[in-house]
Amino acid sequence: MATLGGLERSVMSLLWDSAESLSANDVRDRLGEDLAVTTVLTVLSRLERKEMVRRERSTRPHRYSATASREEHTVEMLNEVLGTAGDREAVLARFIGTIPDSEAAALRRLLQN
Amino acid sequence: MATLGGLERSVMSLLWDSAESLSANDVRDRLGEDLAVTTVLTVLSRLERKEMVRRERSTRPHRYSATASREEHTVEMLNEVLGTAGDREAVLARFIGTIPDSEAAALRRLLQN
DNA sequence: GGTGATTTCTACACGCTGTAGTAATGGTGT
DNA sequence: ACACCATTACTACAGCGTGTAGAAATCACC
Repeated sequence: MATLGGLERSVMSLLWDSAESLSANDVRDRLGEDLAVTTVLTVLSRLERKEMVRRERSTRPHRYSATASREEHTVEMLNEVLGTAGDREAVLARFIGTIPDSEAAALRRLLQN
Repeated sequence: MATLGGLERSVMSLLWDSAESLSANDVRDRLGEDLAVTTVLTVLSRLERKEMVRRERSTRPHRYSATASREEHTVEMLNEVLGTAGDREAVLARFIGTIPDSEAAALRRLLQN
């Protein structure tokens, strides 16, 4: 469901990498590009609508943070893709053939619960 | 990279499910909706540009087929998502926690090469 | 209560997708 | 060779999502 544009992705990246929540100005400052704050605010609002970002409205300025960690979000995406799969096991079988050995080994360990 | 619209996805689904290649008219007939052939042709051309569809130009009518199976395509998507991941192993670790036991078991078997 | 920072609202361009009409092209029968 | 019909290519446009930002409203503080 959540297909992000380039700027949206950049903003999410910042939020994911930042320990604390950020204000719109923080975000603008950390983006390399030279954007108007209103632009950043628009993007943050859209991300909030997509439920990728949570906003503290009680403070002034508002502070924004990601609703899920980058890893959680990535897993959601993986499951979304798998959901379109048809034969899930066939897909997983092929998939493990495409990942590096080190990761396959890690998976093996993890599944050896 | 390949984000498909609704109609595009429907067409891909047909091509994936069909053993042989299909003409534009075949596709139109198999889609439930009542579309103009030119619409279907436009969509097929766009899918060709996205390299999701191969076209036999030597025959009349042209015949279309998917360049990759649905499973191959799904695996590509999975890898694309994983590519944005940051810590891939962390993602995989979480991921296997989210899939049904039966699939985890299948994975375990597959990794026990 | 005025002022500066912050947020909201409104706007617009651009690219992608769904949709199809019109123009061009190609094979086939006579 | 020509005409006709099926097929394909080209062109068009509306609607939506995204990037971008100005103008208007709001808020906190002196």
